[in-house]
Amino acid sequence: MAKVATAHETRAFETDGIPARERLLACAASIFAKRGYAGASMAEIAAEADISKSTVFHHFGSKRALYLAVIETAAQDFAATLETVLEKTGPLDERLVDFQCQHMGHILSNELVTDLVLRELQKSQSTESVHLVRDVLSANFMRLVDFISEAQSQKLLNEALDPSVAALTLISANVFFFQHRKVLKHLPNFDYADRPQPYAKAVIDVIFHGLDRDRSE
Amino acid sequence: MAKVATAHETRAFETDGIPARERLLACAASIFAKRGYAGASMAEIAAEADISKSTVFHHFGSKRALYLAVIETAAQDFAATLETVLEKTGPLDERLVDFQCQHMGHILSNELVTDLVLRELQKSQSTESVHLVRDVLSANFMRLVDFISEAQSQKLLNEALDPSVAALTLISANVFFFQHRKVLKHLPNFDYADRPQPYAKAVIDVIFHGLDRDRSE
DNA sequence: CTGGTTACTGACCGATCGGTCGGTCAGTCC
DNA sequence: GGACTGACCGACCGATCGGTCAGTAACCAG
Repeated sequence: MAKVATAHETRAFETDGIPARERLLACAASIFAKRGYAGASMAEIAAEADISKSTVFHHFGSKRALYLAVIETAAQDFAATLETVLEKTGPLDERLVDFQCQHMGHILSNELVTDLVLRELQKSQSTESVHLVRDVLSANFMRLVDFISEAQSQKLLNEALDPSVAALTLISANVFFFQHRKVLKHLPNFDYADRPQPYAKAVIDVIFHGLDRDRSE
Repeated sequence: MAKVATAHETRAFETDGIPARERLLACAASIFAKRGYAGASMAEIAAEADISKSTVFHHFGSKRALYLAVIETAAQDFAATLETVLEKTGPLDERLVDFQCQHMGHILSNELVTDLVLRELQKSQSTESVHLVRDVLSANFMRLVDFISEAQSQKLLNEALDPSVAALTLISANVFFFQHRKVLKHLPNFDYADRPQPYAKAVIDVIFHGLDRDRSE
């Protein structure tokens, strides 16, 4: 039905106003995120983008190349969305809550990209694509560590604790919640499955105040 | 070279003394864990188990059935290895450290099984295989929550904090370390990439004592 | 008008996929 | 010995995989 006389007429429509190449990248990202690299087929990606399989190979020479392009833009998106998270002022505990909540919000509102990035990070082999993602991640990680250790040297945070461990613990909590959010809904005694922001705040409560009984205020 | 005259002679050897079906399950688990469901091929699994592809289909009717069998045994193994982690006595902070270190130890010494279980949990669709794994997980999760909230009611832990959030934060830290242990090695300023047990202990330091400055003892 | 470039296509390729089939061989029970 | 069973195999199947290629329609430069 959308099929028109000539090839170019179809493109003239620029389905949904989006040029084919962009549409292709977006569809590929979605399908790679859903099915993984091996599970995604070029035919399905082409169909989703309403484009012929040959055209996919015209724009990106191979499946691998398409995947790399997808990962690259995903890593950039991921970096961009996280860019703003740490740029805040205010009381320290509020800033920690802010960071955790915003971080949670960002990965949730970019779940496709986050899925791709995490999937890539979990690979054991050190391929080109892993390097792309790793650099983005380590940059963001270092900024969080810097933030914490600076707060420590200003005597605002417990100096006895390793800042990198604290940073990783914060990130772990959010990432774990994100990765298993579907399963968490079926956990008994867990009230936060549908409330990511309160969960992020509760995590800060735990990590900031500590489990030790003396801190119950 | 291991090829012998008749089919049965080959089996009489029971390569490495392990019956074919078990060997098959083990090889399938390894390959599914490495390559994912779509990425694993029946031919490769058969070759790894030193068995013909037809024989794989003789024992398990389909790729999906083989995968389900693998997931089922993996979930059982996972449950079994975690069974002992919480059965300890002693001072509370020691028990927390104990739990975290043993939990870390168990997932690391069963990385194949853990990879499989985590991979399965991350799927968004709720398939039969997800249910298998989910039940195991929620049982173990509930026991950790019970432990924490019991300690709280005995005034041994900060009662103001949600026990399920605390439990998830502990688990998240270990799982995240496990999933990204390869990448963590390349993080600057992170000394724990090759030292999982000290990391687990450091996480307890953070979560037990809290980031708040007043707790620096 | 012409020649080159770019976007795009359907027809096609060899390889590999999951899965089937017919049959061999050894052990078991009667 | 004969009927039956279950483990096992090679050969083969249709479908799908990633990828190629010749060609066409539109655009732009001269």
